[in-house]
Amino acid sequence: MNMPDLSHGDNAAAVNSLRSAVMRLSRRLKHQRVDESLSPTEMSVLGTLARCGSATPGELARKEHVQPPSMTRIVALLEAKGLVRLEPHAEDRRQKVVTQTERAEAMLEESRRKRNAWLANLAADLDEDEWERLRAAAPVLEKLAHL
Amino acid sequence: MNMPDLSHGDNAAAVNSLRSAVMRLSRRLKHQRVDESLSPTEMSVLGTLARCGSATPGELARKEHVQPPSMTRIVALLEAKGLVRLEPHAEDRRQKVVTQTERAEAMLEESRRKRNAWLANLAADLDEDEWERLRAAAPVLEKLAHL
DNA sequence: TATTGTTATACTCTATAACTATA
DNA sequence: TATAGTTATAGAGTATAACAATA
Repeated sequence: MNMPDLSHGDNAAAVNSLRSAVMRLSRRLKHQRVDESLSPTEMSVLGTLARCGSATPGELARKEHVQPPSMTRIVALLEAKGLVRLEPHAEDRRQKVVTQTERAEAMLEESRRKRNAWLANLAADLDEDEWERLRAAAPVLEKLAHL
Repeated sequence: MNMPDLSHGDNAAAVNSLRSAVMRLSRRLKHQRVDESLSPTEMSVLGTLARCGSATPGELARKEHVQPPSMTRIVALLEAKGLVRLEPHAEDRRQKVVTQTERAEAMLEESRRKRNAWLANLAADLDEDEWERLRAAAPVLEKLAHL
């Protein structure tokens, strides 16, 4: 049986902290936008496209853990802002291919700067040991978020 | 290129991972509720009350990073569900004091069990080293969320 | 006058259900 | 029949603005 041992260590306590922190941080991160008209999920989609190159709306919906109609809307908004292009799929005429534009790349860069500035502000109260823990955990959190 | 002073090169990368992971996880955590009628922020308020004993609506709004009218609504919903009590403030008649009920404590316990079960499921793919990183980072994330 | 909390209202994001078009 | 995407609609959660009561 590969049941993870949650009674082992303080995994339960860690889970509690994690959940609480994730919910609070997500609420605050919503306010840290480069462009006020760009929602967190829209940003996240751009990030995914930057990593993956291009994807269909369905793939994006699955990756972002959002329902297909929500992704339809998000992609439409991004297209209206000139941040993605929609092209017909080569083999399947039901599908579409979403690609990010050059403008999206510039906006991601600006976004990184703004988020870093925001966190740098918070980080004034974090010591080097605490940063070390964050750096170590970041890939695990990402893995968790994508599982 | 004047980046904000993050002191270490990969802090920026950690911030990116963190933001992305936090947004995705928060979306998924919304679906992991003990009681479908209890929102993430309501749960968070109960958690805060469990730690702090009692607080005024204004204090809760500040702690949860929510605007006062939102907290008014949340507290009203919690009271309607018998999870908190509202009492007049001893010294200031403008304020109120919010306290959790015994029923709230029982529900928090059940919630812990359910969340642990959900994460235990994900954790099948996390090894002990990864759990270690999460445990180490959990308090830092909480600190960050409250700064 | 300033502050605490509330009421009224509107907005954003997401979901579900039903539809269209391809496969 | 099944799948990809869309349209129409509803709901949850939060915000802003204006107001009431108290300090």
